[in-house]
Amino acid sequence: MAVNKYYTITELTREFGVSTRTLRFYEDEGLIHPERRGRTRLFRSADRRLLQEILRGRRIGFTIAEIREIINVYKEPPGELGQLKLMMNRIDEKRSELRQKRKDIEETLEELDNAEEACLTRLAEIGVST
Amino acid sequence: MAVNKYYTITELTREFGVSTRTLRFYEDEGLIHPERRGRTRLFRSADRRLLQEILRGRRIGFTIAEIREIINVYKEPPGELGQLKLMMNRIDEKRSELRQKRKDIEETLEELDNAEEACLTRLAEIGVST
DNA sequence: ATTGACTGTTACGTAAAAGTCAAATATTCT
DNA sequence: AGAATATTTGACTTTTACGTAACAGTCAAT
Repeated sequence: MAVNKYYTITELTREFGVSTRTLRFYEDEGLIHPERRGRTRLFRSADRRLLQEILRGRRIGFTIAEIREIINVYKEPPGELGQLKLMMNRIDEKRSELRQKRKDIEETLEELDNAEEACLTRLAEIGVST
Repeated sequence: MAVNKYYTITELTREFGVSTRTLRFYEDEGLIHPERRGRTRLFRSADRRLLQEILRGRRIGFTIAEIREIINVYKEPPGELGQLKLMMNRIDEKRSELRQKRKDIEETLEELDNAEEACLTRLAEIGVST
């Protein structure tokens, strides 16, 4: 079965457009934990999916620390009540933050539309005189 | 008329929760151009609005260079045809980038919802035994 | 005239997230 | 086995976006 397929580090760097340094850095930071054959890293598809999430967080603009936090949130929620409430608070914070960002993005998209229209108008003006 | 109201630098820092260092830095970087009375900076409401846009760009995760570029796009579109096409291309690029980011955000929001549900479930489990 | 709040400039410092380079191993291909 | 290729670790460097310190000028109020 192809279930046990490994990805080498360079396969992943090529697929996602990141450097090997980046992947090693993420491992140092405790974001990913690829297996080893000797010293060589072997990535499973679970690692691959995790990397996808990390890079999504990166694109959004989260710091490593924030990404780590979100990853932990995905894992099992803690059994202790206080921890659980803390976690739910953090989830709430992240959610507000993301909603604000989404709003910012939508406003900026509108402004880009306006800017494009202005360009088209100007283009028409020039086009006429060409 | 209150039309000519000035904002001092600290008024703006308080309103937007940024430091004076940040505003001076943005001026150094050519993002804003407050007037001067002697050496003292005087901000008009146009500067204030511009600052709002800058901070929105910052929240989205744009670099200073990108923010500067977007600001320039908002200004008058250039008269020269080549420039105009370049600008429209950049607008298109930014738009794709922002749409990707919005998608990333929406996916992450969904995952946060899942994580919260898991927390609630766990909370119920604990609550029962409390 | 002095105090205190605000402002200015200049210059150095810093944290995050990799990039870059070197030297040593490991793996793959023939 | 031996050459060619890929990978690892470690150290040093870079870039961005300010923070921070040091020191001086401005202005209103006491």
